[in-house]
Amino acid sequence: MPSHYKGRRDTLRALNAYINLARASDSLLGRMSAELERNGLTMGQFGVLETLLHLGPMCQRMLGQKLLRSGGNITLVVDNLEKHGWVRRERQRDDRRMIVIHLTPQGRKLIEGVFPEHAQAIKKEMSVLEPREQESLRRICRKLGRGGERLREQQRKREKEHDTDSTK
Amino acid sequence: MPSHYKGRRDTLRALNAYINLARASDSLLGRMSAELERNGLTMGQFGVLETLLHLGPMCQRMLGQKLLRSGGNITLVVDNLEKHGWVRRERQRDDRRMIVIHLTPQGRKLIEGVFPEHAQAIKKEMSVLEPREQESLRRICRKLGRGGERLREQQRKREKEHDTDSTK
DNA sequence: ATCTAATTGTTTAATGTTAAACGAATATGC
DNA sequence: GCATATTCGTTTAACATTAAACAATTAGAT
Repeated sequence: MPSHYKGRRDTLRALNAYINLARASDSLLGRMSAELERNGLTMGQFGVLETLLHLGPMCQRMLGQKLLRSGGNITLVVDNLEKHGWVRRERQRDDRRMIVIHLTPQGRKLIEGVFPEHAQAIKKEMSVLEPREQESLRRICRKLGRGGERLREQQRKREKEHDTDSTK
Repeated sequence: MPSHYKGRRDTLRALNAYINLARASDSLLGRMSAELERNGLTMGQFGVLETLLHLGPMCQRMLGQKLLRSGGNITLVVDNLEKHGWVRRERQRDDRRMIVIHLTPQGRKLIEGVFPEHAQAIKKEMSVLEPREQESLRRICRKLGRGGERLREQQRKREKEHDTDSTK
């Protein structure tokens, strides 16, 4: 069946790319997570602290969007960071729904110390790849992520249209 | 400081590759997970069923190695699959420590139906990449994964040596 | 043979994650 | 202005995942 052949070839290529992507990121993130926990930080906590350090104070909603995490998750992570005294919540005056999260001096000191170590660990892991391969990986993954967003937006649009249709 | 410059450049390249890899796989796996749940399967359950389908009956230990999951996790996933009647446990006669997991006819039927759908969903996600890019992604991720295994083995060796030293 | 190691699977406690339901605050339509 | 809808953060219930402690079984050393 030569007509099935190309489809099968395409599917196999996609499957192989997918499975290797999934396994590589799974094992890599696992190791990076263990590295951070040696410094007393979870992956989620590190993500929030690093975002606040590099992008400045920010409300929880925005943190969730940046980190691709749910609102409930951000609430919990910020709770734990607050317990450690690494961040503080500050309600906004003009829109009291929003809470802006700020790094405390201790939090800033912590993340400023941990981030370079973490970056070096990542550099070491990536050193099995040639510079050119690292750049390819970045470009391809960026494209793949954007592709997903595009698909998601289309889906949202479809859902909204569907909603409108069904409610009229 | 020209002596710092190259190191910084290397670090930035590694960091960019890492962050894009992490985000791409995070969002991609999230969407694939949602797709499977529409068929009543979790990612872990799908992984076990798919492995059994393509590699045949297998003990739990081996499943954990193939899927990069802990023993406790495999126990739970197999429990749930067993409750649904999709797999059965069979104790081995010659070595009663091992339990071989078999697909039941219903389980086989299920995974034989779900797998092609899932493969098509993956193909669609990957279609934002050119065939050549998919092959690059596969090759680079494979290399990155192997690199991790190599690092891990070295670490294990170091730990064993350390153990020997500390116990003598 | 017997004592010790290692291996396999299970259980438990802790944590991270999400979706859904909810209250509070704000924006919008009329 | 008032009613309704939307947005933001929180809480809750459910589940996945892991590490660590454990029991059962087998392998190895002597």
